[in-house]
Amino acid sequence: MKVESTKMKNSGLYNGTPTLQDVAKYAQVSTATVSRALSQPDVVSKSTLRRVNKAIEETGYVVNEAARSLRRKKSGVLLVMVPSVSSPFFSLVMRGLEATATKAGYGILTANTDDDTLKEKRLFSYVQQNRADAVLILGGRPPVKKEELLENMPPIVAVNERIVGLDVPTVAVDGYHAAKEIVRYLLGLGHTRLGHISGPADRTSSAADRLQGFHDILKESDLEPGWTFNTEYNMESGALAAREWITLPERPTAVFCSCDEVAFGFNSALYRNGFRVPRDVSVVGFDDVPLAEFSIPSLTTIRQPHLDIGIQAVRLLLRLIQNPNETPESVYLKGDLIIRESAHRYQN
Amino acid sequence: MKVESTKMKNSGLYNGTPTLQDVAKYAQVSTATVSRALSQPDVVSKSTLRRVNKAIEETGYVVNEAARSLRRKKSGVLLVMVPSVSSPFFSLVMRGLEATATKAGYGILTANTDDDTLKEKRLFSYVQQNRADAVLILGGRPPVKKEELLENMPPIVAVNERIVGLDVPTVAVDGYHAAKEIVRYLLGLGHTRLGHISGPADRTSSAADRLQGFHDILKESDLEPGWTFNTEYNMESGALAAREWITLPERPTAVFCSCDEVAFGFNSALYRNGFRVPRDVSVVGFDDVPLAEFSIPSLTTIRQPHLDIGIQAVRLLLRLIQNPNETPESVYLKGDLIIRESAHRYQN
DNA sequence: AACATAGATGTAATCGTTTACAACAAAATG
DNA sequence: CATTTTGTTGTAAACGATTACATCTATGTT
Repeated sequence: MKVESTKMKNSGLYNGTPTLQDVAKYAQVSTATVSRALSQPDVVSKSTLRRVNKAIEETGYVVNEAARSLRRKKSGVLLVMVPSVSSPFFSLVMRGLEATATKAGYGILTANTDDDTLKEKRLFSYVQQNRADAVLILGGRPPVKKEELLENMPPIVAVNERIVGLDVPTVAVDGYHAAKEIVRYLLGLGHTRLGHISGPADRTSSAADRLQGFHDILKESDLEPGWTFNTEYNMESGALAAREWITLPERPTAVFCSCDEVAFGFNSALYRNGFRVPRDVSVVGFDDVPLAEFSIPSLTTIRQPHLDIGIQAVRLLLRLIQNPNETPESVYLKGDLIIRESAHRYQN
Repeated sequence: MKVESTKMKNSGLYNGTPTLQDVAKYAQVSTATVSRALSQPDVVSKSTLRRVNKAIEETGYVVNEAARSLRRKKSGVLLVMVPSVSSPFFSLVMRGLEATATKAGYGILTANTDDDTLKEKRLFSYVQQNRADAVLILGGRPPVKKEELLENMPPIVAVNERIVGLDVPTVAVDGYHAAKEIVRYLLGLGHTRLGHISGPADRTSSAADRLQGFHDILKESDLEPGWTFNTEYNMESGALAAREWITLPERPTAVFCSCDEVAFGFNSALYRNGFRVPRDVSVVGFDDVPLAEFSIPSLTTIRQPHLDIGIQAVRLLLRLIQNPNETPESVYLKGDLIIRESAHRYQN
C-alpha cells in the first residue's frame, strides 16, 4: 500500500490534487459510480464500493466543494449574522451553533453586522451568491426590508430575538417568564421598591419581554415600578444607570438588570461611588455569562441555556432547508434562576 | 426603468436567478465581456461597460460564487481556527479579523477546535476541499502533523500564539516585554515578593513568553520569584490558584496573572475567603478585556491591541495568498500598561 | 499606401462535480 | 420459457463562471 501510494505520487497519472476522475480511473469505474459511492453508497455494489474506497484512500482524494456547490446549488454553509461576535452572550450561543452545524457537515460563515443596515444587506447577499444556504440572525434586526425579501427568501431562523416585521421561526429563552421569576425572587426577599434597567426595548424583543415581565409581576403584587432606566445591553449603560440611581430621592432597594453586563457596569460604578452590593442595593442580572459566577459579588441571574439555543436553532434551520415550505414553530426555552451573592433579603 | 424591470420578470427571458448569460443576452454582448466588465472593467470600453452595468441592474444579477470559485480555484474565504469562540479575548480579535477580511471581499469561516486534534484535522481539510483559501490559527496548535503539511501547505498565519513546530508568520503582542513592563510596575510599587499564575507555558508561546518575562525582570532586580502556579487561561484556574495562595507561608504581596480571566477567578476566590484586593494583595492581569475596566476592583493590566492584531493578521495572510513564495516577517505589537485599581503601593 | 500595433470583443474550452437517462445483467414473476 | 422487475453501472449533459486564443477594427508608423 505504501509502495502504491508512492507510485501514484511519482507516476504522473495526475498532476495536482486528485479529482473524482482520477479516482474513477484508478478504480476502473465511471465518475458517476465514484460520485454515487460518495453520496449514496447504498446504491453501489459492495465490491465496487470497496474498490472505490481503496482508490480514494490511495489517491488521497478530497471532494472539491466548489464544484459540488455549483452542481448541487447548495453551499453547505450557514450564514450567521450577529451584531458583534465579541458580545459575551452571543459568542456563547455561537458555540452551540457551530458545534451543531459542524456535526451536520455545515460550515459557519460568521459576519458582524454592527447593526449597520448596509453591512446587513451586503452580508445577506451571500445567499444569492451561493455562498450560504440559509441564515441565522442573532441580533433581531431584519437583514433587508421586508419587500425585498418576499421575492426569494432563504431559510431564516432568528436566535435570541424575534425579528420585528419578519415572520420567521425564533429560538430563544422565554424572557417574559424568566423576568417574572427573578423579580418574584426579589419580592420574596422582602423588597418592595424595585428598579429595572431595561435593554433596548424599542428594538429588541428580549428587552421588551423582560421589561413586560418586570411590570406584570409588580402589578400582580400591587406594586408600582420604583424606577426604570432604558438603555443598551452593555457595561457602559449599566454604569450610566448607576449614576442616575445614586441621585434618586427614593432609591430602589433592588434592581433587575436586563443582562449580566449591565449588572457588572452598574455594580462597578456603584462600587466606585462608595456603595456596596448587596449591602446597599440588591442587583440581579440575566444571561448567566461565565463571569457571573466569578464577579464580585457573584451575580444572581437567569441562566440562559446557550448551548441548547444554538443546537435547537441549527436543527430548526436544517429542517427548514430540507423542507422550505414547512413553517416550523418557534422554540422558547426556559431560563433558570441562579441564586448567588448579589441579592440579599431586605432589612429595614 | 421600473417598467422594463417588470417586463424582465414576466417576460420569461430567464427562469430562476439571472446568470451571467442572461446579462450577456440583455446587453447584447458575449459572456466574456460581461465577466470582464465585472472583474477587469478597465479593459472594457466605456460604452459597453455602461450597457453591461445597466443590464446587471435590470436583471438583478449577482455573481454565483460557487461557479467563480470552481473556475478560479479560489473560494474567497478565510478559515479561522480558534479553540473556542467564546473566549473573551479571542472573540475580540475575531472582530478585527472579520472586519478586515470583509472589507477585502473575503468571508470568514469560523470553526472551534476545542483543542481537539481530530476536529483540527477535519477543519483543516476545508482548504483541500476548496472551501477556504487560507487559514488563521488562533490557538497555537498545528492543525495537523508537520509532515502532512509539507506536501501542500496553504497560506497560514498564526494569531496571538506562535505555532510550535510550524514555521509560519505570527501576529501577536510582544508578551515578553509586556510582562516585564507590568512586573516592573509592581516592583516600582514597592513589592518584593511577587507571584505569577502562568498560563499553559508548555503548550502556548504567549504563556511561555509572559512567564519568561516575569522571571527575567525579577532576575534583573536580584529577586527570586515568590511563587508560580502553572495552569490554564480561565477563571476556574485563577480560583484554584487563589486557594493555593491562601495556604502559602509567605504570601506574595503582588500577583501577576497570565490573563484577565485568571485574575478575575483569583480575585473572586480571594473575596469569597475574606481577602480583599488590593488591600491584601495586589493583582494584575493581561489582555484588557472590556470587563477589566468594570470589575471590582477594576483591573490593572496590559492592553492588547486586539483590533490591530486582527487587522495585521489578515493583511499578512492576504499578502501570503497573493504571493505564496514570499515568507513575510512576523509582526509583534506592543502591549500597553493600563493602570487601574487592583494593584497598590506595598505598605509594610 | 502598406504594415505593425493596440484595443475591444467573441468563441469555446475548462474548472470538478452530480444526475437524468440509457443500457445491461440477474433475479423474480407469470 | 417469456416477461417484468430490480440492481448496478456507464454516458454525457449540465451547473455558471473565467480565460487563452482568435478575430476584427481603428489608430499609428514609416
